[in-house]
Amino acid sequence: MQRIIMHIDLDQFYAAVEENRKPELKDKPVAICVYSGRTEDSGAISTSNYTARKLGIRAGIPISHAKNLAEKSGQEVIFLPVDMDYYRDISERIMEILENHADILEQASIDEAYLDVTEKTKGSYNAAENMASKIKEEIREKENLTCSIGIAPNKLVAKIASDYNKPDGLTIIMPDEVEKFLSSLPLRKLHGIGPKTIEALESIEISTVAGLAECDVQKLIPLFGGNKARLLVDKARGIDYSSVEEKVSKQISRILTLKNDTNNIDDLIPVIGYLAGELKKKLEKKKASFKTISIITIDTALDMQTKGRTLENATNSTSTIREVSTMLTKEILEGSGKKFRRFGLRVSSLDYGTKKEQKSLMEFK
DNA sequence: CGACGTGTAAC
DNA sequence: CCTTTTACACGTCG
Repeated sequence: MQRIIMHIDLDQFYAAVEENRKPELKDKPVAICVYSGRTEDSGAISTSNYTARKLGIRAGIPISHAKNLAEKSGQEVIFLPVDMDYYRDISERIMEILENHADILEQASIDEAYLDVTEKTKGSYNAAENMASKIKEEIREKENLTCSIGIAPNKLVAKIASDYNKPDGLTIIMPDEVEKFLSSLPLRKLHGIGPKTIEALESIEISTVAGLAECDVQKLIPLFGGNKARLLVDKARGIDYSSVEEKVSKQISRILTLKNDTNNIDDLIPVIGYLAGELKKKLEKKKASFKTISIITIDTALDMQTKGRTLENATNSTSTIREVSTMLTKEILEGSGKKFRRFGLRVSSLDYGTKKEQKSLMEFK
């Protein structure tokens, strides 16, 4: 059965939201920053609007670097701190809109979603196009935001299509157009192919999507292993059988940059206390408990290390998070003695079967 | 196989 | 000199 999949991406989401909140920002370069709090301007740019991108101020670069670029341009650039709670509220309202149009909705991130619309469009690309226009209209009316939409026979191609024309774009790739559409793209545009994979492919003279599509899987197995090798060639051919599914989170983590580098457990105890509280809040919101708890450390050389422990039974107790992570932290400190720059906690092996629900399930039986 | 740690990637 | 959060694949160990 041929599916019709839609991928929707909100345009420069955080920056657009801030422009709505402060209309005087319109037409000015705006950069949304994650300040780490170590020094005045330490941290990175999370999102910027198109005006700022023209100056080279884009996601991922250090805030200090962005300020230099702003200085050089002679323009007034607006730097704002992220306000995740606010963005999340707006995201939730938009996802509700999408939910009403889709057979199945898969939220891929705060500003992205996949919709399986096969049933609602009765398999018609024309109907899907109309639906996309309706969705754009509704998001513009209710939230004053634009989005870019891709429509294609699978998630892989839909995602590339939504990126093809932005902002406020709509790109439809019919099944018989997939091959041609992909062949013109650089490898980097394929979801899941990052710098390391590109480097490995270039080592065997593959540098285009077309080249990868023609490649014999056997040739890739020594580099990537059978599983990933097959996946890579499928990707280049526009083949993707993965289904759109409502995602439930499998882990919850929180990590932060320390005010000062440290290898002293006494400095970390209050940090553990804070992070444990943060995780507890998220667990409550999702009504989940956990069986595994890990600490995540990033040392001064920016090398990451994780260490975890799985409990006998699922729990949601903050004190357990604190106690176990304190033990794990001591263990890592004894092992290396390296100073940490960043520190985080993660809970996984999540269990959504709360006592209440179990009881009602019993009664149902 | 479950548990654990690392690497890669996307946002 | 550099954010945060999540996911998944893979190797390894017992």
